[in-house]
Amino acid sequence: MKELSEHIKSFLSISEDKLTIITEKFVQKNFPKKEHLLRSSDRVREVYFILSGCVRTYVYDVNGAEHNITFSMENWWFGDLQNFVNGSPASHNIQALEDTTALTISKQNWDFLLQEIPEFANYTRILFRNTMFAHENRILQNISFTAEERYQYFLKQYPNLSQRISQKHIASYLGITPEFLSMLRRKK
Amino acid sequence: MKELSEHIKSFLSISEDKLTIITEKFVQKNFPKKEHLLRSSDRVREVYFILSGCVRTYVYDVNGAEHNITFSMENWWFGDLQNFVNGSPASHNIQALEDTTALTISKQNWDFLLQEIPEFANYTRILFRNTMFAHENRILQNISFTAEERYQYFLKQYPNLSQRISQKHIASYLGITPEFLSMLRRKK
DNA sequence: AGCATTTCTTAAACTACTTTAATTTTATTC
DNA sequence: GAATAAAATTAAAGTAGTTTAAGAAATGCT
Repeated sequence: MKELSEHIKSFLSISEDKLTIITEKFVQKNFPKKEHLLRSSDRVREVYFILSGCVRTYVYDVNGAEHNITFSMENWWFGDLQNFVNGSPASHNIQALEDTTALTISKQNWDFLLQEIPEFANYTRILFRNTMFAHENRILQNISFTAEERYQYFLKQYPNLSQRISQKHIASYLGITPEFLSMLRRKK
Repeated sequence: MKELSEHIKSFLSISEDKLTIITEKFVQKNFPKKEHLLRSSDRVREVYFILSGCVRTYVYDVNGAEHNITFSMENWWFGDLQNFVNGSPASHNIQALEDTTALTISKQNWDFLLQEIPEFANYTRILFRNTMFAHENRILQNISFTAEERYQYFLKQYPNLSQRISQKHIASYLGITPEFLSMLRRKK
């Protein structure tokens, strides 16, 4: 649980007592590689703070093809946060790309912490803000960057991840074909 | 103010008294065509509910080129909502594309309504959720649609707007050159 | 109303990216 | 550890989108 405490403290100051109350509400779970943690239209029962491993979040386009929206790795939050909070059905799919260990929290405990610990409410607001910021940044990149520039940015944003996951998943994230990504990599 | 009341009521049920308290906190303002309502790094003093006209929200890329992120028209909210709420400096630029009339609300009054009127807090949560949903949808479109498909979707999402604003702004929103948009339109 | 400026269109040449398909390399499974 | 499946590479041909440039149309300005 230390990782989660550290993550919270990196954004705001909070007493150790309150951190204990928060971390007690989380349960550690393991997901083997390839397992689906969530499929779209499922009820969103929990969200995750990842301790080890990595996952991809993807959606289907109108033709039924998968597109990766985000990857998540150590010390990142992931999950269909919006639909979790709203109690609406999932719009995302989430799949482990490695054997993954994560802390999970139920809606009930989440709501309890929101009410009881103002710092937790603040923290979640920061999480949402960061997500929103990342989304806007990505929209800008998609309309203003070439595939190569997006790939370079990916390498920065997700250090080492390119060695851990398959290139077809990176290509899907970038919105290009695996063949073209392969070509971009050769050029360097 | 009727438009704003109707907009709120379209998402949740609320008493007329509370609606009156809410709408009293808004001030109507006019912005002539071409005027900037916000520039990045400005302090975000207000957000807007638009009664007539339209505006564009744009950002600069690393090369200093402008890219339109959203358009807003009658009965839409706009403004740099995230940075307004957080008190952080603007990351967006906003410019009127037509003579525009909008209701504006200050941070002070916004915070007052959030505290006093639970329905308003709920309403703003819905606004954020919709924005987030729209962003994710746009990311998916950018990585999975062709320019022509994005243009068709734009026409649906912003009915009649294509007759009101210049094509170069639409091209910028779609992430293509005005010349290519012109070609797409001819084809039909 | 008339001149200047901006926007739109067209077309030709170019570049970024896709498709298809065959081959090699890497991972998975029994 | 061999067999099978999945992923990555390469290359050729095709398509989507850009660039440049020049003329036409629309808009803004006094």
